[in-house]
Amino acid sequence: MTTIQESAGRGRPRSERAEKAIVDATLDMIGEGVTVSELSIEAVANRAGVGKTTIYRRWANKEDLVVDSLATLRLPMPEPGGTDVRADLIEFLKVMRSESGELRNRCITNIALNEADRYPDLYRRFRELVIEPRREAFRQVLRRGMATGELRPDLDVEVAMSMLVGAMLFHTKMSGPAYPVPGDLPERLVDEALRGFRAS
Amino acid sequence: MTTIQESAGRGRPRSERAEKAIVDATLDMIGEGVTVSELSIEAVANRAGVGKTTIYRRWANKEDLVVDSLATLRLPMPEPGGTDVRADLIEFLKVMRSESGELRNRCITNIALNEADRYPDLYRRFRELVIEPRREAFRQVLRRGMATGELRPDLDVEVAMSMLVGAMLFHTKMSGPAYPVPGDLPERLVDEALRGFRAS
DNA sequence: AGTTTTCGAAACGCGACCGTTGCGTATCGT
DNA sequence: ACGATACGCAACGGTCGCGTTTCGAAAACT
Repeated sequence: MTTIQESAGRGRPRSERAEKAIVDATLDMIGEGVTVSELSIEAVANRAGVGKTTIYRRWANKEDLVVDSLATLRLPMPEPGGTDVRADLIEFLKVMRSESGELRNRCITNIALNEADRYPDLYRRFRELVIEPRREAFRQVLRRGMATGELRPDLDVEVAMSMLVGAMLFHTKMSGPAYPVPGDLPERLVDEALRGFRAS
Repeated sequence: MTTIQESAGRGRPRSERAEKAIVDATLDMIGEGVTVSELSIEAVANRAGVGKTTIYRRWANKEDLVVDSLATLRLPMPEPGGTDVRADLIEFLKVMRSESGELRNRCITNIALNEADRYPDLYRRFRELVIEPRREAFRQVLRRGMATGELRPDLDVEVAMSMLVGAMLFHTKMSGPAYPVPGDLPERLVDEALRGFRAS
């Protein structure tokens, strides 16, 4: 937690409503595609209906605010059922697809894809907190499939993962009102990929 | 061309050196990861060793400058040999990989991935000029493979393309000093994908 | 009741960049 | 030579966001 040390509970306590409004405003704007460098404390304060003082009392700078806000995100972590590989992979990609639609969940890709260069510290924390756990879960699905014999024993796990995840990100990133993501894309991707992944 | 109408050749002609320096500075900064919204005319002028006047005399605003600068990019357009699908696909992905390394060529992905939301007009032109021709060339490689019988006749071209291109972008975007792109990634990707793509 | 802390609001001085203008110089056509 | 235009440079007034300070009111504690 990078929040500034709060003082002893002498006087008026800090408003939880204000804090939530600040974090919500921050996440909403990031989800809408506002870059961290474009994100201004003033805009957050206005959007949250809060004085700038109330923000600076809690966070030392913009990056700390963003880090803490992102940490409060409870993002949908796919829980693969484990019955068969195809279902697990499709479930995983479907969660990714839903993330492209909902405002809050767009924070993931927006941060992961846009801020790596400029805010390496933020990116590193986000990578450890959000990205790596998901990549590891994805790898586990593939490895379990290899263990059960569903997938080839010599499958290149990293390559296979990047093919599926990359294709999904490719579509969601390019998507928009003009280029929507097909609803059946996860199935089509997984079925096409599994033709080569499956054990013969 | 969005350049401001130049006057008749009465007085001193405009300096080609200055113009090239401006465009070079613009492209360099975009390649380095500077967002269009972050790109300031002042910074371009300083970097190019040029007065702001010299820029404003040629372009009405920042977006026009960026559009014209990008239009001068003569980017490597893969020319698939057409002998076999595997070689063509690998060639294509290798060009993409080289684009991740060289400064100038990073403009492609930086514009394509980061500016779609905020500069739809710029993105549309860039898409028509750069992205779509490459996608079409990629589709042609796959379609030719289907015609010659190398690939399955029922291959889902769009899905196949997004798997390969998406995986490549996924790696190049995530790449950096800490996470370099493996040199043999194109081969590994294509070989893994072709297992499912090939006709039996 | 009195103390302490937080609240939202407003204003501060600072710096970055905007797009424009004027300056003195340089380089073209006539 | 001379007029026209472009050059780099510096300054303009204006906007925005920074991080800080001050203010009166509100909300907890002793």
